[in-house]
Amino acid sequence: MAQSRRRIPEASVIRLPVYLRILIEQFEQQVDNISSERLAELAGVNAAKVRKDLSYLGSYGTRGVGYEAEYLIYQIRRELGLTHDWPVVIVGAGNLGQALAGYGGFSERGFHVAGIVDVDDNKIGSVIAGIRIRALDELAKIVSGHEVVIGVVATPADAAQDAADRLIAAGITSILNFAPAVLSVPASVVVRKVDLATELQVLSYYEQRRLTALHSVPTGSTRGASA
Amino acid sequence: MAQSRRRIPEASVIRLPVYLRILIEQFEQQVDNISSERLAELAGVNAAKVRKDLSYLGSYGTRGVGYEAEYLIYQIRRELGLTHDWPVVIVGAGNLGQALAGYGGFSERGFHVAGIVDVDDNKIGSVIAGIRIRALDELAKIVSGHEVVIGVVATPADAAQDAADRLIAAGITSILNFAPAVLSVPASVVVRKVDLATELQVLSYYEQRRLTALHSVPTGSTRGASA
DNA sequence: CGGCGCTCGTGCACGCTTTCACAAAAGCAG
DNA sequence: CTGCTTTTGTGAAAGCGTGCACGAGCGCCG
Repeated sequence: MAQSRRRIPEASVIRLPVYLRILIEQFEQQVDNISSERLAELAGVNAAKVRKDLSYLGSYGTRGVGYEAEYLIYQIRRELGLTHDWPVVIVGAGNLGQALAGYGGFSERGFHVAGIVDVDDNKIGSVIAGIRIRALDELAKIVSGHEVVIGVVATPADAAQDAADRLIAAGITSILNFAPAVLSVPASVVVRKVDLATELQVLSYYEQRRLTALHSVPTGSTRGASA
Repeated sequence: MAQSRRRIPEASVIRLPVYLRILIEQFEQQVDNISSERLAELAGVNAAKVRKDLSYLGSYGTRGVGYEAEYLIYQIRRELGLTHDWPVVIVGAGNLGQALAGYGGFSERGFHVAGIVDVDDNKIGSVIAGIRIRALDELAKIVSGHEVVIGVVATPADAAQDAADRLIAAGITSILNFAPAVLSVPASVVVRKVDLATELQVLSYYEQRRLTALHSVPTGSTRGASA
């Protein structure tokens, strides 16, 4: 029997949201039961990996049958802490911050924007997707008022560390960083970084390699169909 | 001596842009020479890792001294294929697509938006950050006209596969996918996925764990200062 | 010009991740 | 109830990535 309260390897944690989304989609299409094989196909991964990932949650499949979508959805939600909505606060109401504030994908998947702040007086007061941009000073008030624990840094690189410091001072314990800067934070704070330009630079590397392909590489063995 | 034209492990490729950014920053601050130790500190990683990563490029450091910033910048740029600008085309001019089109970070780091397309007639014709939103049908024209090889999918999930198909049909060989959907593409096409909600869900998992911390975990050994 | 101190480059061991392969279990048919 | 099919759950092996530890090379100082 699998462990039900163990620490799940990070690699698996990252895939759980993918499975979750697929399961929800399938369930909405009246698919009640799904095999690891099928789920793997939809997620673009190996079936054994799916089974191992799911086994960290517990033993929720039925041999010879597969996984009951609805039940599995519940279990993944529970494990990911998605049984309730999480408020998030966004620092930086530039291009990206505003897009994030208005991004429908958040609310659909368990998050809502409790507030967005910026330093720019010209922006403060404007309303984005129904949310008023507030002053940076109001950060602490927003965080404590809504019991926010997740902060999003969407500032330019040179303001990112300051934004992070303020978030942490306000009580935030998880940060999603979109600024192209390495944040230095206490060990108790979890940071995840998303760097848009870095992603393009990685693609650039593979394109570059493709050009310099006077080498071994058969054709495109670099990566297959992917996540 | 290190290999100079080998395949670089993906994990290293992902860190190179980070080093690059830091090196540029340092060089602009008149730092001509930098040790792996210092670079590691700024990048939030282990010094041995930095040296190993850089060794894939070749043997460009000087023992007892460190790395010459300017030269290393050039070498990383060369390896990543950033010696010239790459045009990219964006599919989807919603919230996110528009933010990406206007995002300064791209142009600063070797990319420019050759075009942005959408299906919505109401959006077509509008100008975002100096770029006119064009019809989806014009995709092929944009791609061939500017010799674009990198495409960005910024559509809703249900339109993502179609967007990818069209990009590939137009000749795109690398895709950056922001839609919460798994794209199925030929093996020769490289896809990278950025899923904003997934990132938050991962943070949610660690927050959830924190609450359920009646367990082993001392305090916050989950992750230290991070990327 | 020899010795010393510093930092790179990398072999090696360890730990995490992926994948394979198969026994165990469930359903179904007769 | 027995045997057959299907699919899970998981040991074990293989593959990667990380970090330590140290030899090798470089510069500097006397």
